[in-house]
Amino acid sequence: MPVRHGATRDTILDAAEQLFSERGFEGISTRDIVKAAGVNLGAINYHFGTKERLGVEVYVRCLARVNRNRIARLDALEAAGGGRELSLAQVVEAFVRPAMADEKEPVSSGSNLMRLACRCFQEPNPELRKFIEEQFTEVALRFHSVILKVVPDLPAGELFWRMNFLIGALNRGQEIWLRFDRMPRPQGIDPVKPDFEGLIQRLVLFATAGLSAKCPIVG
Amino acid sequence: MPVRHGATRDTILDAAEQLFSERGFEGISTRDIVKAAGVNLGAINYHFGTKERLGVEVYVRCLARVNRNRIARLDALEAAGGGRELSLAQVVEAFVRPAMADEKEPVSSGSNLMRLACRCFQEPNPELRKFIEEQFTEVALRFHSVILKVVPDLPAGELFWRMNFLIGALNRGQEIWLRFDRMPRPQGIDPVKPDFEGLIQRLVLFATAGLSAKCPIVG
DNA sequence: GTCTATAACTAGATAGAC
DNA sequence: GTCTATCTAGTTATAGAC
Repeated sequence: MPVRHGATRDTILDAAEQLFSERGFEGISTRDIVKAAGVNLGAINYHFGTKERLGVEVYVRCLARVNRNRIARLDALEAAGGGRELSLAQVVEAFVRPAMADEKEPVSSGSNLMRLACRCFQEPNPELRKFIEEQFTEVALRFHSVILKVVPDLPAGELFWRMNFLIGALNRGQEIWLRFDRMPRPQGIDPVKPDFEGLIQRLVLFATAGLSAKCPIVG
Repeated sequence: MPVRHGATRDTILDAAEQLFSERGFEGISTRDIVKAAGVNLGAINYHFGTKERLGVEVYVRCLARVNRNRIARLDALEAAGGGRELSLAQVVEAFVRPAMADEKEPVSSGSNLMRLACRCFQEPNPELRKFIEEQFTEVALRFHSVILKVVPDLPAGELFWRMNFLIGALNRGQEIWLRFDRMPRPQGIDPVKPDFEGLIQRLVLFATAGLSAKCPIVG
């Protein structure tokens, strides 16, 4: 009866995604995962074999979701624009927003995504990292070419680095936003925590300016 | 004979700094550390008591070095300027450069610094995080007020977030730069790896533009 | 497919000789 | 101060009942 094998399987993936996003792959034991998922210890080994393979599946599934969403948003923008050129801010937002929230869950579960996605570059496990980095290729190419069209003066060689600055800013901004209430904040600065949309707006503003900065040495 | 108790102590700290910067606190065992340091297992417990206290010392020592350097650079800039206003790019560079390299070791050991410093916000260990976040206070206040002077239109509430975007960009840029040769790079983009100075210049350019972006809604 | 029990190993920490 | 030997607990992974 092949109904949908894998209710527990998905439960495990969801729990692991949550936990890994908070404490990283190394910081979480398989026992933590099965406890959170409410399943037994053997289930992980049955469904995934090893902890490492579970890790890969979690990361890949998460990144695939984010990147699918990014492409879809870009497609929608281009379709709506009907040949007219997009604004850089629109493109940046299409890149940023799916990493911070998905459709259903604006913050809670959605916010796992980019924490995971960015944390992957700090994951010590080489197997894990290899799989994850490959997930970036399609999206990178797509956004790369769009942005080069929208920021015509930008040398192609510069964009790679600026995109990575953007990704870092996105990751950090989100991390701080999520941790804001539990964080010791320096006295005399008293920053305000914007709502979720405010955070995205601020990031888009910052990154748009950074991406379109004029290069002092032009070839 | 109180010559300088703690040659091995420093050896352990150095080895731990290197390893933590690569794989995080959770990713490294005490056995990894003593092996790299060439000392015996008991030494960690003798000098630091627990792994956690060793972790705190490593992080605090590292951040203190970076932040001391930042303050010193800012002081030097202000002294050299003699009352004249600094450029934003100068201030950003004073913030960025010490995180990427210190005087003696431009890349290798210096590059541990910010990896560590940024990773700390992803450290699951609450004790560790608490100590580390406190280290930011002095530097945050100092740069905050200088930047507000240099970018007069910027509302104070915005700067906190932009500084965090900068820190994220810095962290990510450095991480990618360090990993560049071992990284799978998307075909068709073929990014160029700049030298170390080039990386700093690019980051300063990006962040300067981002920090001085005009706020659409001005109060 | 699910669970329990347990094996095989690695972790952090300690005791005590030198 | 340094090292070896060892303890205890927690880890991943597996074997085998249901």
